Amino acid sequence: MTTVNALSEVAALMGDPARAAMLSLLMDGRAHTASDLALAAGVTAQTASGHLGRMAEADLLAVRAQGRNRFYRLASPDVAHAIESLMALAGTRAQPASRTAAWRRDPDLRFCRTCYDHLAGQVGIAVTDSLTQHGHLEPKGARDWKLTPSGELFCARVGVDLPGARQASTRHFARQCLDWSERRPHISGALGSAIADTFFKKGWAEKLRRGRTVRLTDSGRRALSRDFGAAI
Amino acid sequence: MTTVNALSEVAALMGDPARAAMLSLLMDGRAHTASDLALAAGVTAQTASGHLGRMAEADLLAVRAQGRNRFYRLASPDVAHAIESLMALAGTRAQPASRTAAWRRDPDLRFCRTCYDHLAGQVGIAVTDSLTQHGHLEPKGARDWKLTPSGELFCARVGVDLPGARQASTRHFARQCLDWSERRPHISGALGSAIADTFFKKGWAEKLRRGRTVRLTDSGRRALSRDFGAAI
DNA sequence: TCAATGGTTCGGCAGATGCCGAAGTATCAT
DNA sequence: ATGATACTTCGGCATCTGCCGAACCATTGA
Repeated sequence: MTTVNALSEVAALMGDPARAAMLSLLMDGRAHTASDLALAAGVTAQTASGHLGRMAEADLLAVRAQGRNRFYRLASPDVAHAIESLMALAGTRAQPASRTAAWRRDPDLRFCRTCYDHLAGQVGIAVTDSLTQHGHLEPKGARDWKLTPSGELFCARVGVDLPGARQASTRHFARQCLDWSERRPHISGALGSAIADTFFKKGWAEKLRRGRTVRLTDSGRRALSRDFGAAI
Repeated sequence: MTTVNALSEVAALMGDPARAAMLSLLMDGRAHTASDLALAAGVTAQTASGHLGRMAEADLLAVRAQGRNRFYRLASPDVAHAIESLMALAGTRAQPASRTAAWRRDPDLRFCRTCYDHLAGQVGIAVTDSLTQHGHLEPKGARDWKLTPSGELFCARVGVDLPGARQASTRHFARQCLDWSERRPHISGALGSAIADTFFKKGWAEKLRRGRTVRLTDSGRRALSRDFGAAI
């Protein structure tokens, strides 16, 4: 009973078009102002405020007041994961081509994007596949990976901040996240986030100003080939 | 824009309390009848029918008509995954106690009964499992089996009237029939009927005067163990 | 053949909810 | 102070949609 209510309440929150539009925007992992989200959802500020308040109340969103702005972001990686898996479902559905979302066919977005705070798309999958194929990651349970000793060495060599990742003891360390465009799991969790940070810090990848699309730089391509043994 | 619609449409389907209750029940991975799901959701059959139709239309559920029942199940592991990740957001608790019809709990009926003209229940499943595990039956298409050469020999040895079964050219020969109580396919079609006939003719099983319940005799138990290698 | 059962469709009703205009609060700029 | 900006609360309206009664179809069992 309670579990059912919990399921329907959370799903119903995501099930409104305006709120879904806001959540989609927030999937870039950044914090956005209420105005921004109202614009994205195509509703007035009052309406957006109501939606945002409800989602924050339900712990789907976290709020931070800054001056006269209020910044909203996804409350946790779990929220992002749930949204991603719903999107994967939606992608499965056979739809008339004319109604298919333009951005779902966007090749850049399919190639590389942020999924909350880690990498997704072909690049995210390439990184994940490299780690598993070289024995750095091993399946653990139904939805996690385990970092092997060789994986620890690899992270140290490439410059992934493992100690920092381990500090976030509250979140999953090496979580599987279903990629909606590739339809296979990529690495998320603290380790996925640390890997993404490495990509951005070393200039291997850059977030575009708008949207979730990430551009892989030339040095990023070289790093993928040299360090990960991945051909992209 | 359509992407948002896709997300919100899927989420909205899961966001109704009645539909969420149905999905929760279906999370056991088994197929359930529309009546079962209506009961679980606490709504009437008409209302449930509407919900189930919508979820099937959206490819969240798969349907299989079986006699006058319609069995619904989750369309794919991805659906289960999405539901699970939504449940994770609000914390998981115990499942609601399912109220099932009295006859469904009748242990004798669950043990052995006729399903039209063939055997169902634990005995029907035991027979079917024996045939498949010994290589006598092989899957053929989505809803049929194929009798292998070793299966032909086995039938001859046990005394199943194969020529008679083959004469009924109008009906399926070795059909899969979803077992109501075991929720797994058992053998039906002309071959299933011929096998059941053998059970009754040899005194391995007896139909009770009323209802569909079938009693397995002592010699039937021995035959199951000796000829089928099944422990009941 | 006829009744019982499982399931669906249709139509109308009632409650839920999303929407915006108007008004109110807090912060910033001048 | 005064005005502008960002955001929220309130109230009423329109729509949506879930619900059930009634009727209908298909299969089954006798």
